[in-house]
Amino acid sequence: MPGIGEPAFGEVNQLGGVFVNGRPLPNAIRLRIVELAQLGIRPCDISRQLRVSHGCVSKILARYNETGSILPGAIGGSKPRVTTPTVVKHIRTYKQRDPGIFAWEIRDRLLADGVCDKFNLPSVSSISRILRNKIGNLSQQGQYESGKQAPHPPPQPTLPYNHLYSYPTSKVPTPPGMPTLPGHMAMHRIWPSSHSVTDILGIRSITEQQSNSFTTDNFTWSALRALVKTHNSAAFIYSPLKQTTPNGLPTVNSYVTAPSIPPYHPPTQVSPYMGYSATTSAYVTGPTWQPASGSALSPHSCDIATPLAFKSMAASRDAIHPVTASAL
DNA sequence: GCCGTTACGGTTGAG
DNA sequence: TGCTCAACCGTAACG
Repeated sequence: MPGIGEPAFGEVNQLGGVFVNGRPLPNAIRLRIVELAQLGIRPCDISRQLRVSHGCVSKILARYNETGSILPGAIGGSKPRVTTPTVVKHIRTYKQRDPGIFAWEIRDRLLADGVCDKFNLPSVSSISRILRNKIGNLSQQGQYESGKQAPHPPPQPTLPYNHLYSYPTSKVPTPPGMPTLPGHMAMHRIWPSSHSVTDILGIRSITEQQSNSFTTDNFTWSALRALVKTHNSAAFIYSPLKQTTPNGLPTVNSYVTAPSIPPYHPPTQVSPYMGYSATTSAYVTGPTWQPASGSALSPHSCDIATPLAFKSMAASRDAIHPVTASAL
C-alpha cells in the first residue's frame, strides 16, 4: 500500500530506466548527471548509462550551468500576489495626485519609492487592471481600507513570498527509522524565480549552513561528498569513483553496473523510488531503515542506498526481473 | 548519432 | 474540504 502521495508504481522509459511521471529524479541521479558531465562524459553517454532521457539530462545540465543547482525547482504552489492592498493603496495615491499618470509611470514610482522591488513589481497590465477595476472610480475612496483591506494588513516583505520555503514539503510521514532531512537542509524558495543563482542553490544553501567557509566560490565535489557524509543523506549520496581509466577518469561502468539493469520490461509495477515522496528526504534512507523484505532496489541502478519502501510490491516485484541495486 | 527544443501527461501546493 | 490554477517534473519525439 503506497503512502499518502507516494506513487506505488513507476514507469519505464525507453532506456529501461524507471521514473515517476511528474516527479523529479532523485537528487543522487541529478548529482551524478552533473558529475559525469564535469568529467567530460557526453550527455548522450550519461543518458544511456543512467538510463535517463537525454532531454532530461540536457535539462538538468542546462539548469546546473545556469544556476549552479542540481536540485529540481519548486513544484506546486502559487505565485505571490503582487497587487497587495498596500500596492493598490499606493497606486490609488499616485492616481489621486496625478489623474493623468500612466500605468508605466506608476510602475516606475512604485519601484522608485520602494513600495515594490523588482521581484514583486506589478506589470503595467496589472496596474492598468487595478486602475480600471479598483480605482477607476475615485469616489469609492476608502473602499480598500474599509472593505477589503484587513484591519492589520500583512506586512510587505522585501522578499514577498515564502522567503524560506522548505522544498518540497512533505505529506508523507517519515517511516520509522528513516531519518528526516534536517530542517537546515530545506531548500529556499524565492519567487519569482526559484532558480536565482544565489538563493536557490540548494547546494549552496545547504553548504552555507554546513560551513561558513564553504561557499560556491570554492565549491568542490569533494566538499559535497563530505557534506553528504555528514548529513548521511542518500539524497546526495553517490558512490565515489571506483574505477578509473588510465587518464584518471572514471569508467562508465563505475557508475552503472550493467548486469544489474534488466533489459526493457513493459511498464510493470515497478517501484521506482524507494520511499519516493514529495520531501527532499524522499530519496533519503537511513542506514538503519530497511524494507521489510530485506531487499532493495535502485531505480537507476546506481550505487545509491535506496531501500525499497513500498510494502505490497513483493509479489509483483518477484514476478519481474528485479532492478537490483548494483552495490548493495 | 548528437543535442536542443517542445508537446504531452502527470504531480504538487497555495489560494 | 474540494477545486482551480500555475508552477514544476521527465519522457518522447522532432528537427
